[in-house]
Amino acid sequence: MADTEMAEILYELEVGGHKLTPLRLALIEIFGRQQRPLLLEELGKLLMGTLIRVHRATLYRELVFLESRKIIATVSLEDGKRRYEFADRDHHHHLVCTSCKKIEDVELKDDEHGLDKLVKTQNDFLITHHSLEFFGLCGACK
Amino acid sequence: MADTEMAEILYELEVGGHKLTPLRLALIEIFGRQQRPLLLEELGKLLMGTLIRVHRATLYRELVFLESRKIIATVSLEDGKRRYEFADRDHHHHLVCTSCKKIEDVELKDDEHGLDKLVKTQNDFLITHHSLEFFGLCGACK
DNA sequence: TCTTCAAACGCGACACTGTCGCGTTAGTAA
DNA sequence: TTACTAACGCGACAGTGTCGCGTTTGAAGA
Ligand SMILES: [Zn+2]
Ligand SMILES: [Zn+2]
Ligand SMILES: [Zn+2]
Ligand SMILES: [Zn+2]
Repeated sequence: MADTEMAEILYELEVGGHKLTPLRLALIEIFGRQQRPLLLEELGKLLMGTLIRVHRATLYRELVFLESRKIIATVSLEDGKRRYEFADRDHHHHLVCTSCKKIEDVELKDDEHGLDKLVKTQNDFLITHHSLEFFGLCGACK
Repeated sequence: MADTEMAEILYELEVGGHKLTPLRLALIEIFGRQQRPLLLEELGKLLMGTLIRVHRATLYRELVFLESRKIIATVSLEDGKRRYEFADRDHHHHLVCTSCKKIEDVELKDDEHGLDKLVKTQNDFLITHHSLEFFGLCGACK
């Protein structure tokens, strides 16, 4: 994450009258560095490295807050477990290895933007966004 | 669901040495009729209409069993709640109304099959399947 | 620096979810 | 009718996510 992005996020938080607490700063830092969806459990471990210890309820509340501010977004994969990732990014999708469970980010070519239109013509439905995840075997597991 | 499909499913179960219990028959019937992903909660309500009452653990075990037999499949949407739908169907996707939460099935044109190939050329990853869900407003909520 | 205020926090309680072991029931075939 | 075992009910359990409430603390102003 570029410093300008970080500064922008912090500025918007201050304008909104929100505090820059250690937990909040650490989470933004973590999400900015880890460019992949993280489980709550993984977040906990990454927080350990920062010496920050928070109650379960506090972490949940912070994630709800960060999502409401569009700083992070939730990702749903096949296992039904909720994951979170940095939202200040280009539109992208995920490759999930069904063997080692590794998750990679992937950006498709411009062709994909035909997706939403492909549906609108068939149904009386106004598409706002979509979720597209690929499953298979990664290079190491293939 | 056509009668031949039902007969086929029941035959394979018998061959596998599995019993045709009231719960099992009712669930197959329900999934065959409701062509959309169902929450566990919704399944419970639909079962009420059949006068069948089962313990929580039994229902979970039956869903695991039906999924292992490829009779049903799980669907992951944005809210992270697990849903189940009939698996003996053509490849399709979903339209989820973010307002009234209604879920419709949708089959895209042949164009979509370029999706998996679009990724394989960029990454050292062998795609086996994908999950594609659209979100927006349905006709009634638009 | 000191005061003030609300955002954020810790804590405990709670309902819900999903799983497991074990003794019992019931579908199926002999 | 008998026998076998898949399926079941039940209770217990750990894990998950939420809530209320009293306390702490970041940030701004005196
Ligand atoms: Zn896309
Ligand atoms: Zn792998
Ligand atoms: Zn598809
Ligand atoms: Zn709607």
